[in-house]
Amino acid sequence: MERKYDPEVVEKKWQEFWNKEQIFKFHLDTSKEKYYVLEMFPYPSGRIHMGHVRNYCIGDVVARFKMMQGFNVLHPMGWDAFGMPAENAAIKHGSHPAVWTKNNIDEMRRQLKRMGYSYDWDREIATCHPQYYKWEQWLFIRMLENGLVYRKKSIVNYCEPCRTVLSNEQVEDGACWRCSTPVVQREQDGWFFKITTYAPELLEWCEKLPGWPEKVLTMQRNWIGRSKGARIVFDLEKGGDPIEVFTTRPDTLYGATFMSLAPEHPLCLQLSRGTEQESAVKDFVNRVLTQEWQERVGETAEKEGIFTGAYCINPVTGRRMPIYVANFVLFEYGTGAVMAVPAHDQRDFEFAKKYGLDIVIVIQPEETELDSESLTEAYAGEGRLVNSHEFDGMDNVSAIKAVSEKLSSMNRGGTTVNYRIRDWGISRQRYWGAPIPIVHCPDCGAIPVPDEDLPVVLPTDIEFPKSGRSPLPDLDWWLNVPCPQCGNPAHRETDTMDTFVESSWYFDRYACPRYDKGIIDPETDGYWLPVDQYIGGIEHAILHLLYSRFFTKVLRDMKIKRSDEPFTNLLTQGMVIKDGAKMSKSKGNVVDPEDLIDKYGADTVRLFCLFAAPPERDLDWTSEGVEGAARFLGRVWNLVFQYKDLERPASPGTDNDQAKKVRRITHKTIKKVTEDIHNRFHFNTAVAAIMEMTNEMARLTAEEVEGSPEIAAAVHEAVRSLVILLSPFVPHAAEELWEAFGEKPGMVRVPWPAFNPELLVEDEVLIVVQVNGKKRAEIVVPLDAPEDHVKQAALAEPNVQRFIEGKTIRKIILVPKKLLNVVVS
RNA sequence: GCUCGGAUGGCGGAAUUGGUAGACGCAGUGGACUCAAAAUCCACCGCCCUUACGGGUGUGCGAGUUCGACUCUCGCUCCGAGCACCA
Repeated sequence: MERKYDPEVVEKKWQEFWNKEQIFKFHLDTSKEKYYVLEMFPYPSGRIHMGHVRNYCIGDVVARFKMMQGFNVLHPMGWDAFGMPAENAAIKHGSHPAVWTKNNIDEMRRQLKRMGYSYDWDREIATCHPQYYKWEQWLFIRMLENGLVYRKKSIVNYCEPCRTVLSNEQVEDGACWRCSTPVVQREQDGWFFKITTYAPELLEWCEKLPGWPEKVLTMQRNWIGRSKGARIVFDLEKGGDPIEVFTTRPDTLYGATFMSLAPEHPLCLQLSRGTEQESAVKDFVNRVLTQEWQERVGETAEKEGIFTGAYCINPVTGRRMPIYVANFVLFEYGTGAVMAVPAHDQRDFEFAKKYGLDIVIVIQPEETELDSESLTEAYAGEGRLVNSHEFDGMDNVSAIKAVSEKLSSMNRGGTTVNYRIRDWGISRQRYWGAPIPIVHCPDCGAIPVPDEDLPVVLPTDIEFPKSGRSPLPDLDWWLNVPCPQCGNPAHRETDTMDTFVESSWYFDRYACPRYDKGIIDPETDGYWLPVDQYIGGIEHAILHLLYSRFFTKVLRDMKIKRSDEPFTNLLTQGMVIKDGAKMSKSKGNVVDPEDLIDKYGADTVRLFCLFAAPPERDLDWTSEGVEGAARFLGRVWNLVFQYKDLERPASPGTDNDQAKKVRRITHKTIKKVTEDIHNRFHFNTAVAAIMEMTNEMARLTAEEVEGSPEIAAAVHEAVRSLVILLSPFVPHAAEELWEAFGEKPGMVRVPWPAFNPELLVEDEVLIVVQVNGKKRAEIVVPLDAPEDHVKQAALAEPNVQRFIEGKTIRKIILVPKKLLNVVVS
């Protein structure tokens, strides 16, 4: 009797089996080749969404496929558990972030288990556990000792009502993401990771990551932003520390007529002090600094500035250059000071025009002659130097080097490289994060908490202020501690770390989740790391992926890790789209994965996610498409139950034509599916091939199959293969069908089938016949038919005759086993 | 503005090395089964002409290379993403 496919029963049964048999547990075994497949761990927001489902379906196929290929597979899951939403929920609902987070984790773990993913749940980690962040604190202190952590005052985005610093990502259109109040710039002390130390190496290694999408590498290269240029020192007219600038155009130095400083630059106020410009400069700086960022840098923002009252000296011309404050100069890039060359930089040109500053042309293009009086815009192109003393007549590209060398010999600068990337500010005035393990002592300064006192546990017995402000600074018992160095009263650092810190090394911890002798067990690290395949959304192309690369290099240099890079191969999956837009609550086009599991079962959801589009592209969600996936599973189910009891002879023969055909389809499909998964993760075409094979099998009649032992044997092989090939995609249904064959369950232990190349060879081939490149006929010829025979057969075709009649055959092109083109005129 | 992607039927997509464009699925149309419906099964399904055989045309646009171009080259258009006063 044929059994009905009931996903609910089947899926529960096999999830319990996998759990009981510990089927997804893999241990360090140097005799086996390892494969570490990882999907980006989720933030426990409450419920899984389709983006998670898609991400984890992709990873699960890879993991199961590798398991079946005999690899020792590490496939873990955990929780990026610190962060703002927990605090928001606490404020809104009066819950505790820890409770809220734990409940969400429990709920989402339950949901992920219902999807049947092949995770080793014993390796689960949550970054909010003290056992996890203890090692992060430990690493922070090591980095501090190695000069990779420092404390500085810097200008940050600040939200007044929320009383907290916001990261760039948390600023939306210049306003706080939580209360929509415009963000202000504010000077604040904070801790920084010196990622800039690694900028050159992070950039170099972009060339050594062939397994990463070019798009992501490009974004990282741009973010790191290496520029070659020169450092130039300008002495102040009245003495004191000189001003240094970075420029990519030292060739234009002879045309530098004034100096521009960022309003944040301390020199602005310093230089104007005591001059008649003092109060005007102060007003200007205050105005710009309190401006909203949008207002200052936005499209409509006008270039403006003010004279400081001071001058510096152009080192090569001796020209007295007025020093201006200019709102368009970025304090964070280069040195925060720019030598202004109005003739050859558009911004400087506009500024000079506005304030009546000198414009000196020093580069003349080949075609036209520029004239400073009639110049309407800056000329930034190439040309020959003029007004540049000994460099006159030199082409400007050579002059870049020549002028740099002159500066170097004058001890006034020289060739240098500048990076756009900035050090990573990790201090957050938030509660729900890993405490920074520092005690501030009035006498000793910032002193690290001794290793034996780690972890600095985040207190959970707190009142959450309605304002959204962190409760930590109000927590006297926690705040006030003796200085670890002198023992005098001191107080703890109340800032917590950016949550990106936790996600920068979690993949290392999966290899040794309960290790308590150090941050990373060298033995498991040496075996499992680096991650062979990392899978996640493109939205992490810069931050998370760059930070993780940085951490890996830091840990390597501390001899804690061996790898240079964390992720050998990276797959960035597209978004899940519905009705032309990304699924989101505000758009009201959200599909809840769990509703789908209830209705169709996890296997159908998995199948659709994998079939509808290749992983890197956006996936268009349609309910009709899901129905189609469900229908297909039903067809496979019926097919297997129809043929599962066929006799299975020792080896299926190939004497019978029909049997041979079945075997050919089987082995062609094995080849296609194997290659599609292995070479390019194109699960959509792999599934399509399985569908084609299913359609072919369904075409056979029962009489046909049962009437010949040879065909029966071939069909038996075919349906068994079908189940094996499907198992990474729809593991529950596959296990059930596998069991129906009387086989031992636990399909990830079933070896992935190999195809027999001999069986792929066709007896006859279809040749397309073209006349002048247009298809006119098809002929079927024996595989080994001689060339002449094929040509004759092609020319004999009536429709071919029709088109060559009365014309001269110029050429006949034969592509073996494919195509024949008759060229006539 | 710069950088990187992308554009193929009514829709999602396929064509892996230049060799039958549209695999597979969805939607649609017709049929079988049924009292009927659902489900299932079978057939058709780019556009235009043709009852059919077949022909013309067709992969964003315009050129080019080639016996042959979705694929390669040059020049555009549009869409998406990232960065954006980076000196």
